[in-house]
Amino acid sequence: MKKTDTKTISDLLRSRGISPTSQRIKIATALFSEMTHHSADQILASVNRNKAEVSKATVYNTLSLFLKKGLIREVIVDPSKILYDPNTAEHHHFYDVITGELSDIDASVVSIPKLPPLPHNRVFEGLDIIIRTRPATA
Amino acid sequence: MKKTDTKTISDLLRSRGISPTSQRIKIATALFSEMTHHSADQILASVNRNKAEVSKATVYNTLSLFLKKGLIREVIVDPSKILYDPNTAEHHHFYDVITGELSDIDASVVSIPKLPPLPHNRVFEGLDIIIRTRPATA
DNA sequence: TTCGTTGCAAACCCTTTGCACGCAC
DNA sequence: GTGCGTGCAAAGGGTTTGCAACGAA
Repeated sequence: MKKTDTKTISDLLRSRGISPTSQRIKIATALFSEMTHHSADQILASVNRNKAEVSKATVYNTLSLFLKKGLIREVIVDPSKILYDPNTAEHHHFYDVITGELSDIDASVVSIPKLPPLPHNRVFEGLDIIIRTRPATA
Repeated sequence: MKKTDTKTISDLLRSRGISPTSQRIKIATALFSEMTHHSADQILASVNRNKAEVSKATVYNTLSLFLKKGLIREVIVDPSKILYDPNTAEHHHFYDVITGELSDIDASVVSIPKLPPLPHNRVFEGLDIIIRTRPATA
């Protein structure tokens, strides 16, 4: 099972043109083992939970690489840190401004009927919809 | 004209429960003189263009105060800096991921037919829609 | 050998904080 | 005098960079 997972992850990396080094596999495994949102710091901690295996610089480098290769997505909601999202399917987010919790919204639920025309000389890159919330009793 | 503007700004601040000190008036003037998006740094530079008049700490303090009082809005799109938006009417944004340029989209153009139900024990805080773009020729 | 990858530490940048001074009521 | 507002400098925290060491082809 673990072996299969690892193999799958290697293949995933290779399929995106990323040579699967052991550090990259560890980082990818951490990202994809739970389909939640992670900060660079969480990945770093998660990968080095038992013993130090990957350095901070490598985590940042690798996340940037995965991002560039379209393996993960960046979610910019918290001014103090970037979150990475292993779910690259079209979807959007609830963001709790107090707790920092982020949860998914299926794209079909909030689809916009028509996108406005883009500014001149610009091409579409992505659409982010963020619904900011706060705890009810606060 | 200038006098009138200043008076209007003072009243605006007062109407939000903010005592209009000279620094706050300068910062508010910088924010509202052009209805574009500003970073804390731009405000700092703009206010001190001719001679140093407001310190960095005061700019940050004042922007936070204005934000809390609902005079301006925060726009979180660029991982490296927070932008402040003097337009508090409902609207959304185009964001150029290369140049960092931000431009407005009128709310009516992209309104979402139905908001998804909020997670349990959460209340609505705000809705941000960001259409990320890049220059066409890049 | 060669080039891509990693690690460590320092550098960076935006933002926040601590604390003393100054002004208004 | 009391309290809020301001300024300066330093600290803080996430992210990036420079460079040497390493490892696979």
